[in-house]
Amino acid sequence: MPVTLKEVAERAGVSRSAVSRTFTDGASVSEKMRNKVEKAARELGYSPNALASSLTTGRTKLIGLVSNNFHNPIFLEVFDLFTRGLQDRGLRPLLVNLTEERDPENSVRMLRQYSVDGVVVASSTLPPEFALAFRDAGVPVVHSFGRASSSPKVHVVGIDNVETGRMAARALMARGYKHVAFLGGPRDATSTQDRHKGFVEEMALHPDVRLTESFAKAYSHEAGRKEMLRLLDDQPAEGYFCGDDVLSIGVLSAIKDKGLSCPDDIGIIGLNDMEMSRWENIDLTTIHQPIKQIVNSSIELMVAMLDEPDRYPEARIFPCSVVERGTLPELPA
Amino acid sequence: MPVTLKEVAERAGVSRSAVSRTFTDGASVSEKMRNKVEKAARELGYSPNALASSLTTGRTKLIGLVSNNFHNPIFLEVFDLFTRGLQDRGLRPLLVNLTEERDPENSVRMLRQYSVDGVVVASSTLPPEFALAFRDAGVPVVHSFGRASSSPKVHVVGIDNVETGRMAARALMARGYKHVAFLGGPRDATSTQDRHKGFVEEMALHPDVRLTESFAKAYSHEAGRKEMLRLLDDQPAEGYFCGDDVLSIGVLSAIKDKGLSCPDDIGIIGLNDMEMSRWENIDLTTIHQPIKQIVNSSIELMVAMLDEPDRYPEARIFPCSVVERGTLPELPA
DNA sequence: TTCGTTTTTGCAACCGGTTGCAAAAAGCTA
DNA sequence: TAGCTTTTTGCAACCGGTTGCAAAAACGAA
Repeated sequence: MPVTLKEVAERAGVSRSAVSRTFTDGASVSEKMRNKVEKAARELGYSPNALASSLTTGRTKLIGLVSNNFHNPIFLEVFDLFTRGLQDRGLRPLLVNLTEERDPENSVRMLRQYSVDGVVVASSTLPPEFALAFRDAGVPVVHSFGRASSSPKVHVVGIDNVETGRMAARALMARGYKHVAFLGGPRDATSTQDRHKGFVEEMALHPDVRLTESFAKAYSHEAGRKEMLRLLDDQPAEGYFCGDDVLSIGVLSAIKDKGLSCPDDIGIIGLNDMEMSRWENIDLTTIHQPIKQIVNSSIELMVAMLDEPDRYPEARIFPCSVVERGTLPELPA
Repeated sequence: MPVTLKEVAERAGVSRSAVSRTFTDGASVSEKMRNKVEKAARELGYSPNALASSLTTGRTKLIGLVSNNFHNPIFLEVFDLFTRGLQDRGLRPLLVNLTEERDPENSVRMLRQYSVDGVVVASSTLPPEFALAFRDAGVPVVHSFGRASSSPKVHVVGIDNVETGRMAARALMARGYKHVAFLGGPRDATSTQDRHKGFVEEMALHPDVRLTESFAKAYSHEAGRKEMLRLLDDQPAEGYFCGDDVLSIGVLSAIKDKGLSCPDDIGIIGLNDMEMSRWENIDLTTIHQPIKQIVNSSIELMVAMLDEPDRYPEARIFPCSVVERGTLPELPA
C-alpha cells in the first residue's frame, strides 16, 4: 500500500539511489535533482520507510523505555518528559512495562529483536541487574532514578538517596522533633535502603532523639496507609520521613482516620515533590527530586551514547532540596 | 554485532531458508533440521531481527499508542493496562505524546515511517480528526475514550458521555438537590460537550431546580480549583457534577479554602473513578468509567483489525455507574 | 577550447530476513 | 524394489532501502 522509493524513482525518471540521497541529509544531490525527486515524492505521498533504512544504517532511532512504575503518579510526569524529550530529538520510545517481570533476559531479547538503539531504564525499584543485562548485551543503557554510586557499572542518572535520608533527618532535627520515624518503601528497593541508611546515619548524631523504623510493602498510598495505621496503634512518633510522596499521602490518610491531625499532632516529610504534593488540599512538605533535570540529562546521555557506545560509565547526581509546605511545622521549644 | 541468520546457517551447515523456517511457526521443517538449527542458534545467541522480517511479511507488531493526556493520573492506569495488554499479545507499543500537537499529519507520517501495524488513540480530548487521519492513511485505528457515536467513522471504544451527564443529573436529583451545577472540562473536548448535553437535557425535566453551568480550562486540578474559586465568590450551588475526578479534587480544594465543607455545605460527584478517588482521604463519589474493560476491548478490536483491516467500523460502549462515597450525601428533605 | 578537478549520478551489491518454486529426500503402496 | 505421493530442502528473487565505486557531467583555469 505505501509508496516506495522505487515508485518515486520511476516517476521522477531517476535512479533509486538519487531518491535515497535526497532523503538522507549530507548526501550529494544537485538542486535540480532534489527538486525533481521532491516533486515526484510529494505527488505520490512518499515518505521513507525508517525500518528498511535501519537495516543498512544500523540505526532505528528506537529507544526502549523500560519501567515498572505504573502506579506512582510521579511516573506519569516522568513518561511525559521522556516521550517529549525523545521525540524532540527524533527518537521514538518503545514502552516496556516490566510489572511482574523478574527475568531481565526476556526484555533484553525483545528489545534486541526490535534493534533499539538504546534503552532507558526508568525506575527506582527495578534491580540493577536489568540495566546490567542490557549493557552486557551491548545495548547502550541509562538507568534513570537508579542507585547513585561512586563507581557505577552502567550510566546512572538520579539523586543521592543516602543524602536525601540525611537531609530529611536534618529537617526533622532543625524543627525540634524528639521522636522521629523512618517509614520507608519496600525493603528490597535500593532507593529505600539508601534513604534508610542516610536517615539512620544522620540520626546517630542525635542519640537523645528517639528513632523508629518501619517499611511499607510498596511505594503506594494503600501500603503507606496500612503501615501507618499499624504504627498508630503503638506510640506514634512526632515526625515522619516517608519514603515517597504517594506513601506520605497514604500516611496522611491514616492519621486523619485515627482522629489525629497532620500538622498539629504529627509532622510529615515526603520525597519526590510530585505535582500532586503541590495541590492545596495536600500541601505536602517534601524533598524535591529534580525529575525534569534527571530526565533531560538521561536523554542527553543517551544521545551521547548513540555516537559513542563504549563511553565510560558515569553517574550523574542531582541535588535535592526541602520544599517547605504545610505538613512539617516547627515544634514549639 | 548481533548474530545474523546467515551465521547460524553456516554454523549449522544448512541453508538460510532452513534457519528462517525454524523460526517462523507453521513452516515446514523436519525434527532433525530444527534441532540442528536450534543448537547452532543457541550457541551463537541468535534471535531473529523483527524489523528485517517485517520488511517481507509486512508486519511489525508495532502499535502506535497515541495520547495527549499526560497530566491526568487516570492515564497512568490506562498506559499500564495498554502496555501490558499489548505485550501479552506480542505487540509493542510505540508511545507518542501529542501534547501541544495540533496537526495530525505529523503523527501520521511518523507512525507510517515506522510501519506500525495499527494505532490506538487513547484520549478523550484529542479531536476526532486524529483518528480519522490514521484511517485515511490506511492504518488500522481504534479511538479509545473517544466520542460514542451511533454512526462511527472509525472504531471507537468508550462510554456514552451524554448518558453519564444524565446519570449525574439523576444522582443529584435523587438526593434532593435544588440548585445544581455543571462544572465541565475544556469546552472544546467532545467529552465535555457530551457530558454537558446529557446533564442539561436531564435537568430540563426539573424546571424547578436551579442550574448553573461553567467550564474549567483543562481537565486538571489547578483548572478545577480556579474555576471553583471563581464560582464560590458568587452564590454556590448545592451540588456539583464535575467533568472528571481530577477536576473534582481541585474543586474540593477550593471548597476547603473558602472555609466550606464538602459533604456538609456542598456535594460533589465526579467522573472516572480513578485509583486516587478511592483513597480514604479523598473518598470521592463519582461515576465509574470501566477503563479496564475499555482498554481490553480496544486491544481486542485492534487485534481483530490486524487480520481484517477493512472491518466495518463499530462503536463499543460500556456502561458506567455511580459509586457512592463520601462527597455526595442525600440532602435532608 | 582543452584539460584537470570536483561534483553528481547510476550500477550493483548489500542489510537481515522471507517465500515461491523446483529438486531432493523420505515415506508408502504394491 | 519400483513407482508414486508427500515432505523437506535449497536456490534465487524479493522486501525497501543505503552506499562504495566508477562513469558521466559540470565546473574552472589556462
